[in-house]
Amino acid sequence: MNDTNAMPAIHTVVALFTIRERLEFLRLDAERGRLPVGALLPGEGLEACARRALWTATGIEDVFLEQLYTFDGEQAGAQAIVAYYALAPCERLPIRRPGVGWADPAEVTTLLAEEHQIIVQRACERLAGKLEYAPIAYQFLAERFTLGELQAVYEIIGRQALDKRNFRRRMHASAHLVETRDVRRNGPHRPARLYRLRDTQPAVAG
Amino acid sequence: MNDTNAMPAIHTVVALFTIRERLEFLRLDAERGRLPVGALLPGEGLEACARRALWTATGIEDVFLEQLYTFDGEQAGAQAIVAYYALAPCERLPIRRPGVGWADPAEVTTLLAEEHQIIVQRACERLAGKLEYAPIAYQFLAERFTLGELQAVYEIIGRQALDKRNFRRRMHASAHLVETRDVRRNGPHRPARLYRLRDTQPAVAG
DNA sequence: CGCGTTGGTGTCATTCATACACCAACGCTA
DNA sequence: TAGCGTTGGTGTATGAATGACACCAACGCG
Repeated sequence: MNDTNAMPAIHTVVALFTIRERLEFLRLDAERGRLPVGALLPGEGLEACARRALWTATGIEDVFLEQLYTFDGEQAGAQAIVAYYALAPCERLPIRRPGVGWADPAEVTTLLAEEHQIIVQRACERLAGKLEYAPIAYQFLAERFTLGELQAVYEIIGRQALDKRNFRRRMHASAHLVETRDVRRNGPHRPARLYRLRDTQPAVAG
Repeated sequence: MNDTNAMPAIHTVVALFTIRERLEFLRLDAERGRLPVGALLPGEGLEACARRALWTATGIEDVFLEQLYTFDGEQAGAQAIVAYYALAPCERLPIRRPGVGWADPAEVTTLLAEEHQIIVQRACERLAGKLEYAPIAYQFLAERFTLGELQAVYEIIGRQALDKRNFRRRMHASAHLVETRDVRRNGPHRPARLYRLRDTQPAVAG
């Protein structure tokens, strides 16, 4: 089992997050519950491997993907495990495969194999931290979105309610937003103005 | 050359920084200039490998070490390269080996092999960013230090002069500092009070 | 047409960040 | 031994950012 020659050298793991009412992560039901894992192929890039792992397990592609941390791989039968987290709006996640579903990060200890728990936990921390200074919240939204939707993302990831007026002031000051001319009629209430993310690439993603 | 069996699967690279007047990183002179690199041994942990790489090249041990990023390894003849950055006060760095020296991060493009440049650059960015919210500045200082020394670290890493009084207010408010009863007489001027870092482990280092 | 629901707006108080100048304690040297 | 040069150490006043807070608008539905 620990034969060094037969051991695939490097694995990638992907924790995919989305927001549907609450923050959820993608989980493979097999056995105890696992995240999508891929073994690095010769000549393959690490990020490509992670995307392939996600695609193979779920059919999902073209998500926001960022490296999280690289772990020792001993107990997983690899030499190293490069963990990624991925973000996507739930509309773009057409999961129609058996054994693939969503789970609550708060219940990670009961729903996930032990080696993968730390990945989801650290990803949540990173998410909450990065929310303040990087435009990651938009990754959970469609191309055009309302300020109400955006605020919901902030509240869910940051785990606290926010004041509506202060939030809007912050967002308008942040210069990431572009107001469109359209509104969305959603329910039995006043239509909401639609915004989109300013397309300038926001610095580095490392 | 790209024989998959003979290729060491994983390398670690370490960018060691210290402050002597200016911020400097440790560089091996061989060829174009390189950072210390190690090949992961079977059963060895990643961080252990990085420490071993640093020790082998320089004889330095027991430094602050933190993972930076994991790169594709193709062009370096590996499958992946796990980069670390290390911090230490210069007094603890007894380098007495040929071909090991210090260099200015600003001149990285002329002093370092191309694949390693990005590591030093990203480490500098991370350092400057983390300075604000994590107690990393202390890693450049001895166990006991003066506020003048601490401010110098902040100014060098943050690349801007700071107001003395505002800085001291910030530091005292940060609750990382413990005032000792001792002072240090250094030059032809008033002795400086010595401080040390409060020993509570400050959250996670990921 | 009235109700329920979400969208949208401004002000005031507090906190935080910034700018700024002087005396203290020592070593050195004349 | 007196003066100078050097770094250590302290408080205040002003502007900026943040946090708390309440009401009307526009729509769908019954």
